[in-house]
Amino acid sequence: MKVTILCLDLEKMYNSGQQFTWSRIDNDTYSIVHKDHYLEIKSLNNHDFDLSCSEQEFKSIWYSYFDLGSTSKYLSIFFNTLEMSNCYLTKAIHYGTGIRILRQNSWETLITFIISQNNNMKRIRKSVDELRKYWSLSPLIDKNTNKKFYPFPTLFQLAQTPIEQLKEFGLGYRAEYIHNISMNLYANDNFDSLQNLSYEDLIKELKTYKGIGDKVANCIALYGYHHLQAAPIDTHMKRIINEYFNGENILNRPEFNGYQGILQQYLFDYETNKNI
DNA sequence: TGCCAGGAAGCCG
DNA sequence: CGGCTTCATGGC
Repeated sequence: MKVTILCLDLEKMYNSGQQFTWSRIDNDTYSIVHKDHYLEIKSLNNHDFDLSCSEQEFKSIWYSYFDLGSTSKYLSIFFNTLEMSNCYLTKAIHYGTGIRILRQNSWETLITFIISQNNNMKRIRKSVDELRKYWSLSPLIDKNTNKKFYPFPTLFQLAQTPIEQLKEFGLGYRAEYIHNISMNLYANDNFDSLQNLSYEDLIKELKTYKGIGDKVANCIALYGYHHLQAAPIDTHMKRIINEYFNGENILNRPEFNGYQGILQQYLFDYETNKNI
């Protein structure tokens, strides 16, 4: 089906570092696995897209996944910067418009961002891909495209994956973190309760687990639970803060209150891609 | 080859 | 608290 969407740039989304599960089919087309759904989405021009799903599946699954109900929010951030004087920030927002904060599966987000620590995008994708395939001996078949795809392993499945097995996916020392967190969440049956926590309580709770620090906790809060006030500070953001804002974390300014995570995403994208 | 990658834990002062 | 070291591993 064809659909018109404002503020959605697939290539930027692919490189945004908020997900490690999209695959590039060609320059304009990407495949996405979300829960037990598969989608191929092609960019036709600036705001028209061709999706492999039915209209009903678009409305029930993908509309929410791409955060399409928040288009006015992304537009208002763009227009509000027209009067801003900070050159670097203005450029970053104009450059980054087209990136949205996906509403991803929170369990998958939790695990993939533990994997992401002190790691690079290419290797993260590879590890996550191998993890998916290990637990999908019989992959699902998408009825629209006939393509095979591999859903992310469940909490139950990861809780019974030995550390030595996890290490074969290139997880290194992170294997122990993932094993212990999965076992703990499964044994205590307290994963589902995380979605009811406030942003502050969620960060506090996540950081009680060995292997989740402040940065990863904020990534999970932002990408897995859509707390838009979460603003992960990674190595790139530290460099931005030091080089362009004299050490001030500009996201803490009151005028950005409530959507620091979106700005952080724009800044990350601008800093890591502006020279390409 | 040494350094970096969307960091975090452990230790030390 | 603030700074330093170690932790696997692949890409460049």
